[in-house]
Amino acid sequence: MASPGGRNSGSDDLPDSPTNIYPPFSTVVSESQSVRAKRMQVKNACTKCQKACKKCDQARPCLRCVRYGYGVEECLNSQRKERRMGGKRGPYKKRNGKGKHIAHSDEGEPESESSPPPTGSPSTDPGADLAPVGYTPALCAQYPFLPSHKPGEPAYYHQFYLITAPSNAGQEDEGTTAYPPPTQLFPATFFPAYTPPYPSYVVHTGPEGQMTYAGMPYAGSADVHAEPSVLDDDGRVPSAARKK
DNA sequence: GTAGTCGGACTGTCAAAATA
DNA sequence: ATTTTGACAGTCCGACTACA
Repeated sequence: MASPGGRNSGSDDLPDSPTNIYPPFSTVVSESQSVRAKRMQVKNACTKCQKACKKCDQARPCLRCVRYGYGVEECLNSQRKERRMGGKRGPYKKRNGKGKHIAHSDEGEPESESSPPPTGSPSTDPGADLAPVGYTPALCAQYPFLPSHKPGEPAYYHQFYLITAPSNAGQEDEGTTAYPPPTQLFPATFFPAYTPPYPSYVVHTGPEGQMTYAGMPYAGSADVHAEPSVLDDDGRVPSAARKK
């Protein structure tokens, strides 16, 4: 069955490919377990992604827009409606007698599980298998400096992580499932909670001197750090660095 | 092979309701 | 005052179609 939140189905957005840096995070975390990871959503998708009902990200231009060659001026935040107020809601379910509310019917999760979301603990983190690799200038602009950042020094981010697939990766899971290649790059936006504990890394140009972003070569600096020479006034990637 | 469309499952937000 | 609930607004998965 097509498990919701499962892997990309090819044709559309950022499909499986050697350059796919946008795989469903849930695939990695959950398919080996039988618990599906929660889907992460951006607060505000850009108008393009919203219209296409496709995954967006915080960056402007977002990954998808970058891929399609849209600029900052086209990758705009969508307008959010004002929430209705004052509506009556009817009586709520009573709690079970004592002060404690009825446990969230979440498959009888142990209580210790109740604080995983933000600021995750390194013990269960996917980051155990992660080696920070680098980031792309397009995305770094949205992140604040790391706490350890000192003024005057270049700011290093780790926007992408090298992740090792589970040991059964590459093998079939039920006969038809082909796992992604054993090693993939994951945008750090998938692991916001795990950013702090890890050291900042910077990726240098490879032998080819080329770094790719969303399947496209990045014309910016491959020695990625937040320097004005890489980003424009708005902290964005200069249009010259973007593919047209 | 790539891009566009779309139904609907899923998620995050937050005010009303309930409780301490 | 604080906590909990649940409706709402929104995102985006996954299937499909169209086109080059």
